[in-house]
Amino acid sequence: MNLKELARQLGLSQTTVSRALNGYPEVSETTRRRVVDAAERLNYQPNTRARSLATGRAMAIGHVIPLHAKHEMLNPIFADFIAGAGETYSRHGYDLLMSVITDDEETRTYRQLAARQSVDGLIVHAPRNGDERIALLRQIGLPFVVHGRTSTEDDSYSWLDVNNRRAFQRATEFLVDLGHRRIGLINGFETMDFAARRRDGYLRALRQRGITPDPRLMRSDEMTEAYGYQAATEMLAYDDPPTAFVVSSIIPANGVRRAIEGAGLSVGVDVSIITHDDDLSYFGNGTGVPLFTAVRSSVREAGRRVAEILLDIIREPGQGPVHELLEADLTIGQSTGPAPAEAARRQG
Amino acid sequence: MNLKELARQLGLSQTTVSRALNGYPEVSETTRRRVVDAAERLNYQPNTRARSLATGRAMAIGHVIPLHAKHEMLNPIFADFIAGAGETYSRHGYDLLMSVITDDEETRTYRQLAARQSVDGLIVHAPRNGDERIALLRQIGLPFVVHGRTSTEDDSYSWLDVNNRRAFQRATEFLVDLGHRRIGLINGFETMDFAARRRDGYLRALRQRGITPDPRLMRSDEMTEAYGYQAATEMLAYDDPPTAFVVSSIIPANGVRRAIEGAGLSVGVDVSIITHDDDLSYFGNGTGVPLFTAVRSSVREAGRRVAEILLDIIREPGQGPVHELLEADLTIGQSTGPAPAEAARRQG
DNA sequence: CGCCTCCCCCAAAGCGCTTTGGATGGCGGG
DNA sequence: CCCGCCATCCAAAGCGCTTTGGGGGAGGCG
Repeated sequence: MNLKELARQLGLSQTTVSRALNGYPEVSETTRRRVVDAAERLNYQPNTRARSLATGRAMAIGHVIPLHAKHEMLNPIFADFIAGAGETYSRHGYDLLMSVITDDEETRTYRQLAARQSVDGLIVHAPRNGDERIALLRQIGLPFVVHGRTSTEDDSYSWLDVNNRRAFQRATEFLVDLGHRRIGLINGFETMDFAARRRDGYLRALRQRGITPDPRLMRSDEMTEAYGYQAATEMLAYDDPPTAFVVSSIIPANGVRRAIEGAGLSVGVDVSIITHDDDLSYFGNGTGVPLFTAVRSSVREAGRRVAEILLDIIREPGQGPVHELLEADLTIGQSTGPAPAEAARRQG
Repeated sequence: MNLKELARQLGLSQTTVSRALNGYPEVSETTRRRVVDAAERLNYQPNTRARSLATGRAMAIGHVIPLHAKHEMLNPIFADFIAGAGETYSRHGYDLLMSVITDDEETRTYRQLAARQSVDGLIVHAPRNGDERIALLRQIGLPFVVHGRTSTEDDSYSWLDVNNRRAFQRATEFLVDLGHRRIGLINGFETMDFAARRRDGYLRALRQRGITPDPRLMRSDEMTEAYGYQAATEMLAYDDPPTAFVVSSIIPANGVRRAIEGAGLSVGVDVSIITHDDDLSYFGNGTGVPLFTAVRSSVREAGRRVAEILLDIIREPGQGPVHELLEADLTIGQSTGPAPAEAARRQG
């Protein structure tokens, strides 16, 4: 069923039918009803390709996912983010076009999406320090919004980010307030902007409280369970082991817990854990009192907002870049307690 | 830059340029070179919309993700599956179109994708028992491949599945062979086809070994860590607790481990765990000797194969439905050992 | 009654590509 | 020398939609 056929059956011109369906005022209400009913009945839907060829709008948003850089695609936060964004697109009649590629094709892919006019805008995932994609996209001229930021203080593009520095500063301060002095940092890859900011927050909190950071207590790697286990196990074997950990995600936090228990220690008593929690639906931090004390922020909600910002920019170009900084909540769970020495002193 | 402009600059007709770029034989090799070079130099890429309007092929594959049914979207296996499929699409010049919707819009969305001719084919995720999507899609007439199967013995559609029944039968037998008699099943939602098959495998193994299944040892729910913990904790409190668990995914398996350790028991010594492992990149089952004994199968590889099958069907319609059944590997990890009584007997 | 507005509706162009159905010209064979 | 045949190239139609630029008829006004 296409426009021509529908128009023929209704005894109207294509123009009128098209206008009736698209809500133009030049068509009487009775005619519109008749057209809409017939379209419904015959399951007529305008051919996307033809329509966007005619309008010049693709009605689609691109997400480019480089594969070799594992730290993105396979990262479970991806699913939640896409869920939030996709939901928003659907509601606004946009499609979500995903390009899964090997990372050496990244530049070519962005160029291609633009030249082929496959999308009206792009979301940039997981920016790295001084990410070269920003410059590329600006040159290409396609609207885009970054989920996160690049470290350079270039605010000429739109982004939405969690206040990672403040979140980790607060998390670290929380542990210091509990009397912890030796605090391990189990961070993500610090070539990623978010991880670098988190480290800054951690360092800033320590310095402000007069604690000299110890490089042996800081790790940076892919955020897997195994990594959390490995890193924590090694640190706990030190002569001067940490009494607490700040962890970058709930997945390695599980590994840290396993390491602590494996060393015969008790989480929240002998050793504390505070984690960043991306609030992933599948790793629910328990019901009731959460397992982990955490600074949390919903990735799904971030996906929604990023999508909304992008659609706004597409609808209303020419407005300045948009910036949104989300603050993470601190929720107290069972994984933190006073530092052992402190606890002993209080009791003694 | 479009075809017309490119042709003008080359002093050729659009026809010739188009043919040169698409590899038709009616154009001389020297002309083709000239055209290809110019296209390269001017970054010409054919407009997707126009091309697919002209050819009638959308060059895109649809993935419909209903949101309310949480057991899908937010399931981390989703990311890996999409990675595998997306990779394959890119290699074949196809786009991946994702529709994230609320589950009451599912039927409408499928109809819409077909009527709007947005995609050339569809992937069906996470089929439920007697899934009504099969009938709908057959009626719509768009090529599709199911990742999994529906329980009904209707093989008139194409699918790729893991042999869930055999995998769980083997897993259960493995535990029985170690002397376990009371074996808990921590399953996913049994309205999902895969979970029902897994239960069948578990039951079949028990019956073949003369063990009467105990309904109190069988749970079915959303596969979260918290669920694994909760279910295992309850079962371990029985007067006649299980000495082993068969678990449906590595995420609840972590919860089961936590429950066992929380009860002061030792995994692999007092209580064994064998889990299905979807081999998700982010939950690496440890390096070296894996943490969990597992029946595993790569989700990413499944994504790749499903995509290839679909593209084959699109390229060569009319061939019969394709079926592929993958066998899961059994890898022995640290989480299984002889049943305590058995162990005692052997020692004594 | 005639004319001028609106109100509705329509024909046709155009979006950028592929593809059908020639047209042209050079070259070998008769 | 002419004809026919490839090898190349081209004009134009068509994919299904939106949108421009009217056009006819009914009703209001003088």
